[in-house]
Parts: sequence; structure tokens; C-alpha cells
Amino acid sequence: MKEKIYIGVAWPYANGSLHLGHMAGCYLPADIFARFCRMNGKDVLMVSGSDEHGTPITITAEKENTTPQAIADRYNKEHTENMKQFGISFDLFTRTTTENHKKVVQDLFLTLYKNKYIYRKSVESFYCEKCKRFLPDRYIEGTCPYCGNENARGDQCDECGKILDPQDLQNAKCKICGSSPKIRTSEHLFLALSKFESKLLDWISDKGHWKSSVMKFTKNWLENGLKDKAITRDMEWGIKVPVEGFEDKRIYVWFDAVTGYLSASKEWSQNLGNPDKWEEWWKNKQAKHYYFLAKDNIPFHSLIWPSMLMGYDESLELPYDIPANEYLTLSGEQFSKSRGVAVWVPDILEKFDPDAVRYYLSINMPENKDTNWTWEDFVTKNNNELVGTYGNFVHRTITFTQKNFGEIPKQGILSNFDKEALEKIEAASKEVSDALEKCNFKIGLRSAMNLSQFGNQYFDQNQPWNLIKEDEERCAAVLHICLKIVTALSVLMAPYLPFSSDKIWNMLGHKDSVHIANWDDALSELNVGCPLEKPKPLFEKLSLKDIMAEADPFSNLDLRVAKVVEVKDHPDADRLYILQVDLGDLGKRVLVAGMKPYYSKDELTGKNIVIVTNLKPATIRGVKSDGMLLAAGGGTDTVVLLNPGDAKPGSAVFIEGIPKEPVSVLEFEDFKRIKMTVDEKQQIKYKEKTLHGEKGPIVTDKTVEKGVNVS
RNA sequence: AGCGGGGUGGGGUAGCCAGGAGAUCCCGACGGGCCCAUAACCCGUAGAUCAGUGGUUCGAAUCCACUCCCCGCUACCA
Repeated sequence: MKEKIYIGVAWPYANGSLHLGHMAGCYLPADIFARFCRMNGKDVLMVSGSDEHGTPITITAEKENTTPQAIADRYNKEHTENMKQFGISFDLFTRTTTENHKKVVQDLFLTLYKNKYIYRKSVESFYCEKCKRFLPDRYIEGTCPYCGNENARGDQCDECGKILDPQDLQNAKCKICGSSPKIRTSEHLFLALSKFESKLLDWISDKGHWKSSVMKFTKNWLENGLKDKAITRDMEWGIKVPVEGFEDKRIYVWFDAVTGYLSASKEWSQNLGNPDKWEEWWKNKQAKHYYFLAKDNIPFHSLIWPSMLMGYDESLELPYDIPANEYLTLSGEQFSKSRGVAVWVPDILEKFDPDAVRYYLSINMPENKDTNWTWEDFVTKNNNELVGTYGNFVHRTITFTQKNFGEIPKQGILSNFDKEALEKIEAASKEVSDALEKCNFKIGLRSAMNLSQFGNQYFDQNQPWNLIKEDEERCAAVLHICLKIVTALSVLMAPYLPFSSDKIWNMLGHKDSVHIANWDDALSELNVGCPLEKPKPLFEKLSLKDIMAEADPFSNLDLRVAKVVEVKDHPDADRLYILQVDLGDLGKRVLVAGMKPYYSKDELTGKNIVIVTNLKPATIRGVKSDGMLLAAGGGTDTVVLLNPGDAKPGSAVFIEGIPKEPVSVLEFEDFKRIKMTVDEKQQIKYKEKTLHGEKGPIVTDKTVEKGVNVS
């Protein structure tokens, strides 16, 4: 029987689009690994799906005046499509709102309950009477009892870093509606994680092949002792708790989501008309289970999910490896929807070849530490490595052969150099394969790239363009070797660059897809005599300028909240103030602003305002202004500041859906072209989208007429 | 605060767990070659006391201790 490989990939939460962090974090590595395994004759089952329950989705639904299911439907559809476009080769990408999933989750839950791994316990938690729901810790805000920060969350205070219980907060408020929640007692069901400690310790004892970060994290949790965790919630959106007396409660989303690994396997079997087929992976000691996810998700997969499986059915396979990645950052910042830092997958798929993106994400994968996505580096690596080294070698070889021979020429007498080339192919195939077996994706890709660099060297030194005039037979022989390198590359690159590999494979006269080819076909003989067609270049060069120009000009802006520290009169101007503002971690700055007719010094001091931080500094009447504040009002009659609420100084101001990629210096001309206006709710609109800060929409400081400009 | 990861030529990175000659690769800079190829490719040169300090050792980027600096996680962000 073929070796069974199960690949579970973290379930994306269906409350927003996918961004490149998701791709680099788990979907791309999982896909590369899956494709590689399939080419090596393994029987792969790779599943995932949308995680569709939980509070955030219900809140989005309320905001948009629709149902949670509608939100889940929207993003499930988008995610499914994006995965396909990006070439992520799931055997099944499903969702947590299917009947099958519900059944599997409830069965697992009930079995754990019967096996005494789930028990009842009363807890006190906050209930918001206005929103009519119990509030998750993150949705409660109040004053931190330790440092006095007024914006501490129920789970933790961001200022002092202390971990809190919501009950610790003073003046607790509902983050959604702002009213004061009341404490209510409610009975919940808890998963007895503590009962699994010794079994888990035993289980991880032979996991020496795990990444050190995964192992350390896991061990650390175990050493501190596992805390039992509540796995029910008082809400409506979710899977019903199949225990008497708990009919009104729902199963906590993470319990629900990880169970997807099992339910999706079953669904896949049913779709196949062979409902027990999943057991070949799950009830098979020879099967290896891999889970791909990013670092935030480690304990769920290394501790909680294994515990659930152990408590449910001893015969089920546990994870073999959890090659968790670190994070991809965007110009040094973590991807975050709420802070407006992201490159969205739907956007990127519209603009770029998925293989180009896959290349950059693979060669720059956050395998061992966070890595940075920059547009500049993306363009450089695309142009120099993907296009220059790899694409060019393939293209020059096939073009030259086609032009001069029209078909794949036969092998000649092997020179020493030829032999070296054949050895290189073999070595590269082994190197890539060794690396991929260990989930070392960057090393594998680098090895494949080295082979294409060797191809270029071989081509250069043999000078077929001269040979064709002098020694046609030798020329044919050289090209034959080059084409063998091309063949090998299309196989070795197939896990990474599935679309272009397939094209090359077909150019070389193969009727089928490279994805049903075998890894050993990297070394296969060529179809000598097979006619060649004039090739088109595989990849395109990119221009950083075009990319930047295509982006919305708003992306170039760096808007931030600033707190006015000090206001002075400008010595040589009637209308100007000199403000010193605090940008938190970004330090302090001096701005010159014409606010004297509209605001007194006292009014301004201590106020939170919105400023442009990356505007080219200007000297105004002899004083350098390092930035500009945003205000609403066109003429001289009224000018009012923008009010970001009590957002942190230095925090970002952004528009959802427009990626924030500020240029280092923004020309004033470019800034002037960005038209923002005030709407009837006193919110700020740009292209009908609303300007946000970390505390929600930005509004004007005082009421002004609808439609006035912001500048 | 606790925990985890990281700091390697101008930028980015490999090597570190299993210590050994001039420290890897990509980009960039400089010089040269080639002209088949998407102004792509190839060759060569310069550039790093491997964050710092101390230790173990015949020998340390690698092991140990301490210090500094970045980043992340802390149980619903991949």
C-alpha cells in the first residue's frame, strides 16, 4: 500500500479576506509539501476549510446588518476561490457550517463528556444587557487596576502587559456598545486538559524531528501545567452543545475548528462514495500526519487537538510533525486587518502571476524567523532570480533549439562537462528532495535555482550560438543536455511553481501534467525528435514604479494619531502656531499649523489630532514643519481638527481595504491629489470609504457642513 | 512581567542543535566578457574582527554565563 500522508492546514477565519501572511504562514508550505509527496508516490489527503463560528463574525454581521451565515458565505466563497487561484491543491476545502461537521463535533464532544474529560463548572462572566449577550474577554474594556490605563482589555492590558481577568477591570465597559456590563453566573463545560499531561509528555518524547521553536513552546506549556479550558459559550452562533441542560449554549470555536481536521476527512470520503476511506489515514499506524500553521497556533495543534483525539478514540493517529512557520511582516509590521497593515490575496491575484508570488514567498519564507515582504525586494527577486536566472535559462534554451532544430535533438558523445551536467541534475534532484522531506522549503528552492544557474553557465561556456555554425552535431548534443536540465527543473520546481512547471513540461512534448509525473522523471530521457513550438516567456519582469503607481495614492500616506504636547506662537506670523506633538514610539515632532484663528492654545494642548507624518518637511516662515495636521474646512470661515478619540499617540489612521504602504517622503503635490471630505455623520470619506483609527471611525472635532474638504 | 525567536559585508539571508582551513547564497557597487536569450546571461574584484563582554577548548559564528538591542506569543489574528 502507498504511504499515507495526511496534511491538515489551519482553518482561516471567515471574517475577512486572506492576506499574504496566511499564504506564507501555512497554505503555501502545505501545498509545496503536498505536491512533493504526491510526486513521490505518497497517498496525500490535504484538507482545510473556513472557520465560520464565533463572536467576531456575529459582530461583523451586526455592523453590516446581515446574518453571520451571510458573512461566512461571502468569505468562504472568496477563500475557496483564492486558494484555487493560488494553486493550493486541497483535496477538500470545506467549512464548519456543514451538517457533517456539526455531527462530528457533537459526537467528539459527547464522547469526551462520557469519557469524563469534560465536566461542569459555574463561572462568573460579564453580560451586556444592551447587546443581550455574554461578552468575550476581548470585548470588555476598562481601567487597568495595575497601571491605570483606561483602555485595558478584559484579557490583558496593552500598556503594562499584565494578564487580567475581566473582573479585575474598573469601570468595565462593553466594547461594542459602551454600556456597563453586569456580572452573571453561568454554568459551563470545561475540557480537562490537565488529565492529558502525562500522556502528552509521553507522546512528545519521540518528536525530536520537530522544529525547536515548536518543541520549546509545547514543553513550556506542559511544564507550567495545562489549565482546563471552558469549551462552551453563551451565544447563538455556533454548534449546539449536545448535553442536557446546555441547549442554549454553543461549543467554543476553537474546539469546533480543530475538529474540522477529522470532519473534513470524513466529508472527503463521503464525497468519494467510500465513507470509510478516511480510516486509511486516521486509523493507520503507518500514516504520517502533518499540520501546517503559524506560530500563534502551535499549542492548539501540539497539545489541545492531540488531547481531544486521545480522549475521543485511542485508535486515531496523532500529529507526526507540526512545521509551524513564523510570521511574514509587511515592512517590519505584523499583518493586521484592524491596523490596516496587509497585502490582500484577492488584490495580488488580480495583478500578479501566482507563480511569481509563490516564488517570492517561498524564497523568503518565514521558516525560522519572521521575514519581511517588501515590494522592492519582490520586484528585485522576481526580475533577477525568477525571470533572469530561471525563466531566462528555460527560454533561451527552448527558443534556440526551436529556431535551429525545430525539435528535441538527440544526445551526442558525452564530454566531461556534459557528464558533470548530468551529475548536477542528479545532485540537485536529491538536494531538493532531501530538503522538502524535512520541510526545508527555502533550501530546496535555492538548490533548484542553483541548477538553473548552472544551466546558464553550461550554456554560456559551450556557446551553442557559435557551435551551430561550426559543429552542428555538437551543438545538438549541448542543447540536448540543456533540455535535460530544463526537464529536471520543471519537475523540481513543480511543488513551488506549479503553473509554470506544467507549461514547461508540456513544451517538452509531454501530453499529461507534470503533477502526475514522478519525482524521478527529473532524470528521465527526452522525447528525441519531438517537435518544439516557439515558446513564450514564462514570467514577466515587474516594475516597481508601475506597482506603486497602480496602488491607490492613499496608500502612500502615513497618517497617524498625534498628541499635542505644547503650543507656541510663531514669532513671525499672525495665524501660525508651532506645535510639538507626541507620536508615541515614533518620538516627538514639530509642526507649523495655521490654527490660531480657530483654536486657542489651551484648547489645542493635550488634544489628539491626526497628522501626515511622511510629508516632505517644509519651512514655513523660517520654521521647519515636520508633518502636517489634518483639518476640515475649505475657506477661512471654519476650520476644525479631526478627532481620533482616545487612540494611542503614534497609532495608525487608515482606510479599510486600502493597503498602507507609505513612501518615505511624500511630495506635497501627491498629497494634494488625495481628496477627503466630511459626510453627514461628520466622518471622513475618501472614495466613499471611511477613515479609521484604532478606536473606530475618525470624526471632526466640531460639527461642520457636509461635503467640506479635509486637508 | 513571563516565555519564545532573532541580531552574520551597504540590504536581505545560510551556517549554529552534532565546534575545525580563506564564513554561504541572492541583491547592490566596481571592472571585464558574451551577444542565443525578456538590456536577460557568464567571469572577476572590493566589502563582515559573525550585537557586546567574559569563559570552556589546541581551535568558537557555532558550546556556557552575563549584558544590550529588535520582533513575536501569552490560550479567537497564519
